Amino acid sequence: MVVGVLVEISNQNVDRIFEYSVPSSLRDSIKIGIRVLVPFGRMTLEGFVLEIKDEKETDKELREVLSVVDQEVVLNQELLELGKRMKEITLSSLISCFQVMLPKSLKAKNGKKTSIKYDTYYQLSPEYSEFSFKGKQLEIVELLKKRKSVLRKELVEISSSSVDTLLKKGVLVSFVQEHYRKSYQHDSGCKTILTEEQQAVVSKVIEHPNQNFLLYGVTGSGKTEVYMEIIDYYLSLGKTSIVLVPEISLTPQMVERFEKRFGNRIAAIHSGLSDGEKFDEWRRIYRGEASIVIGARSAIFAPLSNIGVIIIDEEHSDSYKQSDPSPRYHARDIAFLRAKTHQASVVMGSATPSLESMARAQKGIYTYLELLHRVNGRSLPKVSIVDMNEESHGKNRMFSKSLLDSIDVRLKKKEQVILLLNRRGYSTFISCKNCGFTFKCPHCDITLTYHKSSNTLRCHYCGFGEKVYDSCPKCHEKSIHNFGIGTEKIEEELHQLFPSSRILRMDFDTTSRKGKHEEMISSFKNLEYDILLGTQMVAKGLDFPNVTLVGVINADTSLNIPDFRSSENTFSLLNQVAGRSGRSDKSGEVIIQTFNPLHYAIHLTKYHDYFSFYQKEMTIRQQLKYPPYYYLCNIRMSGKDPSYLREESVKIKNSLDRNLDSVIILGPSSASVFKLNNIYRYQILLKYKKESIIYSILIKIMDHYQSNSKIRIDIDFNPSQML
DNA sequence: AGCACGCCGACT
DNA sequence: GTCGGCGTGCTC
Repeated sequence: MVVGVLVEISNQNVDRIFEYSVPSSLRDSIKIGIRVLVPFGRMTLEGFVLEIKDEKETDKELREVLSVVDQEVVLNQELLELGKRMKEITLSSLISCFQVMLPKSLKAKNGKKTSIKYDTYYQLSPEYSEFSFKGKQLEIVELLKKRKSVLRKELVEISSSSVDTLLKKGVLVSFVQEHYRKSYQHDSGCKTILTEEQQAVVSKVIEHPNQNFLLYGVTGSGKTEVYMEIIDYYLSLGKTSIVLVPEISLTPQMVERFEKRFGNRIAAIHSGLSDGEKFDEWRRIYRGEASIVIGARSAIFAPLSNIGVIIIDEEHSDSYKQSDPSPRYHARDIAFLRAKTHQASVVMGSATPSLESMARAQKGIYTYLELLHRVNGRSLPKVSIVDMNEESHGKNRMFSKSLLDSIDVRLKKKEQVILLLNRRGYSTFISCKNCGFTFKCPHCDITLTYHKSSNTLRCHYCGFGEKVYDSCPKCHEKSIHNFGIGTEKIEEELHQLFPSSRILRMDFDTTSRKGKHEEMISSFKNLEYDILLGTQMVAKGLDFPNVTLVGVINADTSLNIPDFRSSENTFSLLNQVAGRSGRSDKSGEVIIQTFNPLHYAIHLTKYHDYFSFYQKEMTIRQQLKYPPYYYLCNIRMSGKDPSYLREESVKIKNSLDRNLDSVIILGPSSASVFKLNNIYRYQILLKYKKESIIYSILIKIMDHYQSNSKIRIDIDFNPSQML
């Protein structure tokens, strides 16, 4: 017996199958997808068994498999196939594709293995009737008669010495059972009655199995209820479900809603769990003890069988794209692959669908569904836009009079206020403090990034660069600034302006400790604070019935991120945060402060007008050849020697030029952070219409540099950002 | 990833 | 003459 093993080293050079012979003692436990320990060079490594065969193919002498790591297969046939497909579409190593599917504690890295926890239980032995008991012993025996088996811990609490005596006598027999670190309540069958609109969406989905749906639903339209109803339907068919949620909105409240309805049939995987808890959840799923998996991006790999539906909530969220460590995959793409093998449906929901998805819905690739009304007939909040060019000249640079007045009114009414500080990308660009002017690339319409070392502004899409002016080309004031205000500063100011109000600041600094985020949300919900001031994290999915005013302090910062999606992201963020206002019977209000009141991403927020935004943005994308009209692929070259890197980058570009017609090739340009930990980075951006044509040349380039330690090539298809 | 092999500079 | 620099190559 010979096995083909993929070892757990993420390196292109060993990302292939090595053959080992299997000693007869291990033959019965070897299966495809199981992990084994093998000798590799002078090392001993873990690896996955990918092949089992009778004869070796190599002419070398085989070494023997040392042992089997798990009792059970960790990657089933479906996930093994999926990994191979992922390698093809992301051009990353096969081993990294498998590793990303498994919980951390099942990876060879870090050595530590999270162990399975056991509980000891006791039962009465058949001989117990031969004895007579009194006192504590009787109490224990009576309890066991009633409940058959009882946790050791519970009996010891009655009397540990009596337990010992009973054990010695042979009255008690013990057994162990696996203990899951996390437990769920039994479902209370908690259901709400759907509106007609919601019901129509549910019906459409369940009447058309094995399809992909895009659900456009305004904020507060009850998408979660729709998801749960669909899941319930598939549950009744004996099928399982995956619910993907951005990590930031995977709050305990969200999990609780599912738990209330589905009880311990759910498994929730989120960053709040310890490695041990994640490991336990994974095993519950694997064993079929959980039928509904809720989690962030990587939950798409949940080892469920018989999947009926995959839900992707907040479909537009860039957190579904893994961009940093390879494999650079999009959970949506994986969802389609899994749905295909399971003949399942995919339901993608959003109040601001990504342009890619909406375009596909319009083409009929996805079935389009909509929820245009808030549940219980609430209307969307009234949005007003404040032009900070006019309002910011007074003493207060941060707050307009209208916003301050409104806060005052709400506080007097004992209603709550959310203030959003849009901090995304605030330090990478330069703007005029006087008029809000920002520098853009004449070729790419991308905000230029400030490079401190050379005191230049650069476009990291095409490499365009220019010197920094000290006066503003628009208003000619000498007020060009590195933009940025912190939440602390605003909190200070608010304290002075509203001394009696209770302010809760929520940002990366105050929520970094575990459980803090959750604690803050519930204390705000319990009316312990009047104003919630925070970054992005206050915008997503939260439901505070007493909030009637949402203020956006600086809508512009995300507009200036050097990314072609900056308008889309801004519109989406503003729309999301606006949706936090007026969710109960009190009507809500939203005030957006901006230097760009006429920018479509901002002024269309006023009318909650996704479709006009979509149309306008599509026109721009078409003109500038961005997605969804073109695909993008970013090739990053990195290494220690900048001049060598530059030379090779140009060679790569030339070879691409020679081999690719009808592909737009931009660069090489220096990455926005050119030097990082003494590693220099260049990038080449490809824009193309047909997916298939670029793979073969990219594979050739990667192979060519595979064993070159001076240069490293990373490829990112459909990059979510290129910073 | 590790580790050996191998081919050129300053030293017991 | 030798020790050791890290570029190159290999691991079933």
